[in-house]
Amino acid sequence: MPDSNTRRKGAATIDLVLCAVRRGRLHVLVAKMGGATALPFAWAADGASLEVAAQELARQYTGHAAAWLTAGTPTAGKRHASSCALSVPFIGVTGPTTTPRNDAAWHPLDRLPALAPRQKAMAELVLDSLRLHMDLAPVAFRLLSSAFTLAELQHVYELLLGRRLHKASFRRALHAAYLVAPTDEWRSEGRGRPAQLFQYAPRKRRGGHRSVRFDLLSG
Amino acid sequence: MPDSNTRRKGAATIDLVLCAVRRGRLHVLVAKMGGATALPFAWAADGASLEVAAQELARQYTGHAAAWLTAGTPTAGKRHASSCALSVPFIGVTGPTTTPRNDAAWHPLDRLPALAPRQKAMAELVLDSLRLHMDLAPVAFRLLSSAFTLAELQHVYELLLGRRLHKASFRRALHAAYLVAPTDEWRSEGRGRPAQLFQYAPRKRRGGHRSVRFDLLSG
DNA sequence: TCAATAGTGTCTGTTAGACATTATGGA
DNA sequence: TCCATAATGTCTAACAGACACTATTGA
Repeated sequence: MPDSNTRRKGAATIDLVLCAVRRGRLHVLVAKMGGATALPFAWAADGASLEVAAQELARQYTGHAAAWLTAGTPTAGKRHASSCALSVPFIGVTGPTTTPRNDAAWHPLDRLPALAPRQKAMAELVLDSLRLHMDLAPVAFRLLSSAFTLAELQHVYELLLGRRLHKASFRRALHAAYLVAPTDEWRSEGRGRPAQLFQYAPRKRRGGHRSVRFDLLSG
Repeated sequence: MPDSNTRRKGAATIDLVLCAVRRGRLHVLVAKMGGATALPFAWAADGASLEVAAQELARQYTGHAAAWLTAGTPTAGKRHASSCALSVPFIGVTGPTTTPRNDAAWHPLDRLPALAPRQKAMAELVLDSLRLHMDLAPVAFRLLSSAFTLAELQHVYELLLGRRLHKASFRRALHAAYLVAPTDEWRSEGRGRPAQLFQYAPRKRRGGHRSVRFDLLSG
């Protein structure tokens, strides 16, 4: 992990907003730096791809690469007052089983520990960006196993979007987007009717692909 | 302008996609570098804001700062094969009267000269990003004088979005978004009924601001 | 049987897009 | 007058959201 002893490898830093669904809530990985808390970050190595570096950062903290990861727009200003570096935010998602190393922990998104104002703003910005592009990126599917119920999928969407969705409308939108395909398997989860399992199977559609619209409200 | 003789000021470059409306078409400023053509770029000075640097770049090329400008998401990889730099794309708009210096020229968006593949991809990406966020950023108004007709506004929207909009729907969306206010002036443009002049006057609205939706089609 | 969850059918208010109509200038 | 453009009203198909209903399991 980069600290004050680490040799400066480049002039840009990577800040990582790594998310995971744990116990039905969206969590963000936060590192403990001495007494303070901060988002995981790293100096970008000269010549290396930023995304590769961000994945390496995720691997250092959780032992696994992120299941999905993308860069955001660099915010104005530098990460630390002492540095002259440009900071590129990355947002990623990872499975709930990834246990972070000692100096980091998962925190519920709505109860994040104190972060530097710039980091907090950056995290919110990159999360908003994710939510705006959820209809284009298959993020939710990376947080589920290859076969999942539609209720599970909707739950992940709700956590990532930060709001409730409407069941019938969600399924209609899914159908219209040709994103999932039913399998012939069913899963019984305690009481209630068993749920059919689906797979992520985006199909190209004549006349242009149709993105999932989520103007949907509380259901 | 940065060239091989310029002292390296930082480890990041800025690439500028500067747009202007000229003769009813969207143009992009392209620089001539020796025999080749390329997007204007600059090394980011250590410690300086990227946006300030991008505006300085626009001023160097056109004599004026961009009327609107924002950063995009850095693409993977470097700008030049020989450099190890990270490249941050900027997209901006400027007025049609800005004449570029000798080693640069406006080119219609649909007839851009040959660019390096990475630059071409970056330009398309940042333009797509602009189009996705047009409903949030008041870009179009920066390309018009303070008083404008709704036909002019619609035309700018169409050029920036790259598609035709529907007149009645456009005006309905504008009204719903509370973005413009009518003045008591009218402009007669040759033949036909004079058009009322409007001003950009975004009003906060109880219950959350409503963004302009443009699912509108050919009109 | 009841409870709980999955899945689906139907209705309605909203609205994007199309179309028609009126208004108002210049030629 | 005719034509061109501005501005507005109306209609319709599509659809988001709401609601209700059926289906299928376990307790």
